[in-house]
Amino acid sequence: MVKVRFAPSPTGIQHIGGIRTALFNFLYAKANNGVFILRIEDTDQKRLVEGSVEAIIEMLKWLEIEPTGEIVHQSERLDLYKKYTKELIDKNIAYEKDGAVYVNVPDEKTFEWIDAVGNKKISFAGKDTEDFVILKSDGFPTYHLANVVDDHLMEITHVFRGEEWISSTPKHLYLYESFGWEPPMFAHLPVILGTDKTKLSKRHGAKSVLDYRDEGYLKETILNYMALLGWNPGGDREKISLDEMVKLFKLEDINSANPIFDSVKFEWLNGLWIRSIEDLDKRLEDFYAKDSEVLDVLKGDKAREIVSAAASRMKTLLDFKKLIDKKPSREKTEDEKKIAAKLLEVLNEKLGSDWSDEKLLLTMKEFSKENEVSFKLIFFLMTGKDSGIGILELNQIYGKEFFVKNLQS
RNA sequence: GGCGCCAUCGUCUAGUGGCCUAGGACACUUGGUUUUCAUCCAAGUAAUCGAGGGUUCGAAUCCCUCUGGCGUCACCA
Repeated sequence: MVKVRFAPSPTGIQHIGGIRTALFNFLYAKANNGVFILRIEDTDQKRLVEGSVEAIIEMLKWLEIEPTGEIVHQSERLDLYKKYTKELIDKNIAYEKDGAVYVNVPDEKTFEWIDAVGNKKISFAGKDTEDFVILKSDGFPTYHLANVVDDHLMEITHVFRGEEWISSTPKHLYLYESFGWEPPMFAHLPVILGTDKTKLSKRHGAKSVLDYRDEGYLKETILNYMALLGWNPGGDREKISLDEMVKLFKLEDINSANPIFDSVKFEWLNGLWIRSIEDLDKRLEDFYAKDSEVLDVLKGDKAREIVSAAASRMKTLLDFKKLIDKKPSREKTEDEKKIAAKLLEVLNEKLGSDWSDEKLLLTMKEFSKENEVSFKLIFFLMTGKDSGIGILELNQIYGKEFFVKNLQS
């Protein structure tokens, strides 16, 4: 049975690239009726950052790629690592020095494995792998030991991790061999690069999943974009749901080149999802849960009309607030004020109390033609904005009063 | 620098020896729909497939060399 694990270290907030590893683990597990486990690699006491475990769990929960079973904390398994360290010392594979325990890798050995990404053989000579620490002087294991011991004990079948681990895989292979254990299948995922082609980091403005969520990105967008960055389900599709990913996910379709994160396409994709999800109103309510001003609008009797008028104009949920803002974006010039007054006069004269869409549109068109005033200007005079929700839509939502107020101000 | 991985439009990618005078998407440009903006629709610009050698009747696809990019060389993961 397939059993995989996502094994982050709680040393701060992970940026969006980190979560891709979790996604691929999840996809592979689900696609193969397997199990997906979360293991916290908290073996570096100095670098622990409070709250990062909670943040990881919250991210996975929000994205709906949740692990099953108990969460394993390596810091609670110290006895285990000590026991296996002793075993290696007894076998003369490990030795103590300066209070730490090292493993010596024989020069004559060769380590090779078939990596699932690219289905290629990777091999390293033993002489290129230095002696390495497995147990630190503070009694905590290093990644190398803890990782191998836990993966074996937890019966992990496939290890999905970042490509930066390739060069330490020989160490892990040697550990498996020394213990007499069968190594799992390795799948080293290409690292995501920033626009300057170096490993994506905060320096590039790469944010955490939670940051993107707070900026109005949908979980569908994040999952969709991260999955397609380096994986291709076949065909020309750009939009794919988590369920479909699970159905189509195949190891051999993962690319081995390093992709660059393109925030412009990412934003486009978010707009695409916003336009197509069924429960946009619900998403907005959740997103603006603490913003009573926006919430009032969303609970109002015109909510449906507003949301549907705003949908095609949003790239992020944050844009919604701007779209429904009634305040003019700038002052009118004196000339504009004159035209506004005239327009209001004409509207009152022609429409009276009947501001139906048809009559309003017809009158605006006539006014535009007769006075050589562009619709762009008319839109500004009537709404106070240079762009935004259409006049006829606003007529349905706010009605006459809104326009009159703008024309008079 | 040693070791390893990678290499198709600016970016994400399709492509596994002939269907490729290289397809799709984002971005960009132009036109259409339209009450502004956006959406939507149509068209266009953009890769001599990193370079050079092979193999083959035929190569983006296979092999070699080079170049470039990235990763890694911690009592961090």
